[in-house]
Amino acid sequence: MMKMTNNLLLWYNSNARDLPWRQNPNPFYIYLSEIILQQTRIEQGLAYYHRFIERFPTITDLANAEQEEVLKLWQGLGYYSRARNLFKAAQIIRDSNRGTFPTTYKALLKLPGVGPYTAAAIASTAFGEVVPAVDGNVKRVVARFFSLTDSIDDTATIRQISTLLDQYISKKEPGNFNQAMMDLGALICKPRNPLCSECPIAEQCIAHKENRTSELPVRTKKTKVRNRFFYYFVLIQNNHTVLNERTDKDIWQGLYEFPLLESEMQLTEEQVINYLKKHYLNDQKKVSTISFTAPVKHILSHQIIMAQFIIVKSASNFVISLPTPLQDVSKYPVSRLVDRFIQSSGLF
DNA sequence: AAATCGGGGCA
DNA sequence: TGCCCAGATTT
Repeated sequence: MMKMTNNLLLWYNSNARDLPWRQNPNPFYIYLSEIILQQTRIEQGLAYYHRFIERFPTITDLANAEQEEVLKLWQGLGYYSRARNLFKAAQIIRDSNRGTFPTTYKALLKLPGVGPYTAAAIASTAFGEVVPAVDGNVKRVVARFFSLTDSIDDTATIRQISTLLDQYISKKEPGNFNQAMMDLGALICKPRNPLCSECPIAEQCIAHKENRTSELPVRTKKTKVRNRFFYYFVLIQNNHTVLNERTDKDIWQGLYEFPLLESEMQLTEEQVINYLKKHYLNDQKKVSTISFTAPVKHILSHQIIMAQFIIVKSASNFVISLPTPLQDVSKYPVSRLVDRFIQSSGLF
């Protein structure tokens, strides 16, 4: 066994994080945790993991649910295509192979929402297949260990990392090796201020020897931010309000929200009210109150949404149509932005 | 290869 | 603010 491999596994033996899905090798638990943790910190995903396994003890339970319930459980976690693909994959597994989980990297890769990293993580951890799992932590550790100066966002570099790891991964404990690499990246080989003095493989780490850990890894992705202005109409009439499902290929697909006026520029209250009257009010004289909340800034990684909620109340029939009158907004999956308004407004 | 998809934590 | 997090899919 390579010295690096040995040192890493020894370190993992006494420093592994205590994570719930590490306590038993149920493939569904491991799979679920991997999907939840895509681009998500463990501290943030943990509560969702517990919520899901309590409601869906088996993958068949998940497959037999409604997508809406799955999205509701996912609410607030982001990247909602993960939830839709999770649900799809559960149904595929239920309907093929008599509900048994795929056991190989190649077969896992065919599931929607399962890419190279997730397939490798499940195959190695749950089924002992010798295949390296390369996530953000591992890319950072390897880039420093071998002092790779090509961008880790480049697909060629990711292939190179995977090929390098083929020579170091433990043939006997591939799952533990992959888990150890990720724990090392999370606990020791952190993006900023890595704890090299506590690192079990620092002795052979080129970046450490050359004192260049702060320069590595090299990244190239640049995120350009788009500004959007959302004007939500909270139409309240006879204790009903209106929610619409977002179905476009856009943010928050499959989630519900209030009727929306979207603009690339900021609009005046007058413009917004004109739109409101034209589309939703048939007799403006019967409207009792129209109030604007203060603008809410919702910052996302690739766009900034300035949102304003326009609360419209009336006892009479002022709304042209209530396509889907809903009383219990708490039953429907909504974005974090809308949820914050619902929680703080005290209207529902 | 580049764009898109959420949300939170941290320096 | 910018960067990163147990990435995958579409363009």
